[in-house]
Amino acid sequence: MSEDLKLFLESYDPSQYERPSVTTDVVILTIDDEKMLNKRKNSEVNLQVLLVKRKDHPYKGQWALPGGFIQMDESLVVSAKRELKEETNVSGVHIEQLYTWGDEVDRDPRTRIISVSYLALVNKEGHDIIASDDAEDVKWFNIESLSVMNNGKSIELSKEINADVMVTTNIYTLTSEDKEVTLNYSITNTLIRKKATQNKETVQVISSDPSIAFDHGKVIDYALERLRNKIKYTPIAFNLVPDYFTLAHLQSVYEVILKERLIRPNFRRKIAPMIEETNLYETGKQMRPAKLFKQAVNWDSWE
Amino acid sequence: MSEDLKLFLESYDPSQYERPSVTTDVVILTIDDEKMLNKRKNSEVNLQVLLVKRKDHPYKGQWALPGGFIQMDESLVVSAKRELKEETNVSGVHIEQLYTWGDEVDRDPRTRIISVSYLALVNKEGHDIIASDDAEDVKWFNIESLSVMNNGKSIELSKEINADVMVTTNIYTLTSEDKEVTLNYSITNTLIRKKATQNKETVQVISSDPSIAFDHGKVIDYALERLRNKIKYTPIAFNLVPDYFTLAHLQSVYEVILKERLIRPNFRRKIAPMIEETNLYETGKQMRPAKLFKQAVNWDSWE
DNA sequence: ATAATAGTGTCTTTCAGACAGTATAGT
DNA sequence: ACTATACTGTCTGAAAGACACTATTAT
Repeated sequence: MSEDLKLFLESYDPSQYERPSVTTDVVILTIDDEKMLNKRKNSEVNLQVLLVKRKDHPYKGQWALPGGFIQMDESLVVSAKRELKEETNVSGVHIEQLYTWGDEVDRDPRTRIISVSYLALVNKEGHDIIASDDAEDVKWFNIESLSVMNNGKSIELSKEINADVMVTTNIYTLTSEDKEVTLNYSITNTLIRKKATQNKETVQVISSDPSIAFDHGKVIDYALERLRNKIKYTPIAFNLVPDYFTLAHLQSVYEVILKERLIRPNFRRKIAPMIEETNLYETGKQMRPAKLFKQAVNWDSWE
Repeated sequence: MSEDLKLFLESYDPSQYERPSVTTDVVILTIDDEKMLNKRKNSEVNLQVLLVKRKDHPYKGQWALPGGFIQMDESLVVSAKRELKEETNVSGVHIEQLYTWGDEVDRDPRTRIISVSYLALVNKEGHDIIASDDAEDVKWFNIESLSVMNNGKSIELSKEINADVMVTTNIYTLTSEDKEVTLNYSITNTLIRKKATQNKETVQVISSDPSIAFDHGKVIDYALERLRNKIKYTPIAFNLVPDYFTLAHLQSVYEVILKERLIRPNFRRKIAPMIEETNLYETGKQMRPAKLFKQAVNWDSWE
């Protein structure tokens, strides 16, 4: 290191500049397999998100994503994992960076806060959730959503300058497993395309009390969008099921995420290169027993 | 607002916590149409990135992406645009968030810095680059890269626990337009897949002097990867060409980004829904004149 | 036998890849 | 006429969509 640089570093004082705070927030999703007592029917599955009830201001008493301020000596992803573990007791899960929220300067009433969001996926079995001392409660919420689209209007801003506008409103109802809490909100995404440039504006409207804290409705909306995209061309969904699973179960996971029914033979054909047969079978149902599969270890059909 | 909350906000002092600094960095790419004097051949195109030569520590004299510290009252994307304008004089371009770098705590020698990176695409004509007072110089660099892959090895970590490992090394040579500066470095991406979880580790190795500052080689590598993906299913490439363009030119843009030759009839078929015919023609070449096209204004074939 | 779901075979349609052909400027 | 590129038509084969059929369990 040169003398010059050494001198510079010694005289560098970061506290002379005003800095924003940085948090990590985790959208942690799972699939709930409604334990059906009925032996004559397969169980239905629900997509769920884990929220914590805030004990302190701001948004005291509201439900929020697990997350918090990063520490100076920890990496971003470690911070996300730590907050998740501290606030909900969940650890050892798939986690990936989603998006960094910082275009609204006043998204937090305390100070300027930039939030790096993460997507985590877990197999619900084997993860007991426990609220930390900081939180009043922690619950899994069933995600129900309805999309209303106003498809691709082309509007003329002026002569020779046109814009395409696509407005999508996603209406969410999050209901806690025990049915005690219901959160309602809607997210309106406005996509504006002028020539090749696309801009997106997202608005969150809260419509129940208690509801979702901060702009976390937006973050969940974004996470679901990402999951819907990635599930189509990566084996990410295997994080949501046990090590051994039936194809019917895996298919229902795809269906609840994609919000559409799939045709079985086609699904099996598409998923085939990602899975491996075992010689185990599901039992206890009054129907033909389903073979159990596991994820294949190979790179075929990966991105 | 409740009295309670008001009290909380009044007593909240952000300076009691130590905070990292936040910067925005912009990978700005363009296509250079080598002005060929030859009337009997079409010109070749190059993919270029804009770098600034640092006047100050750290990495003084090295080449870096335009970027800098965000201000407390400006949004992230506005910060990225401001830095781009200030340091290079480029403005009014397509810009989108890429990734937030903060897993290495010591990626900047001054203090803990988290960097939100953006991808910008411009049509080179109509953007004159000017170095700011803060920078010693600013130049467009031709991007040449070579990929070496070590394909999908499966390794056994222990009984019943396997991992797939895929190592890709991208060797970069960035040469300034005037051929005066050459930067060499390589980026090694190691993808590790255990069950459904994929982790990525990226290592940057510098191999020339001067070379690229900070971890900006990684950021450029990531940006090119993103561009290669997005160009396949969005009209993002239209940001790189003039309003009116020939299909041969557009095809060569795709080819230089994807690093492969495309078969013309197939390219035209795929691009057809995104473009609109005009009744203009290219002139001055000793060959059949090419029709000029423009981007279509509709949402077909968009994501 | 019946109910319910597991699993397979195959026809059709759509789309991507490859190549061969025709068209047209300037010299 | 020649060169270089623009543009079009069409064959082929792979992949996606749709549906009909057979298989297997507990009661």
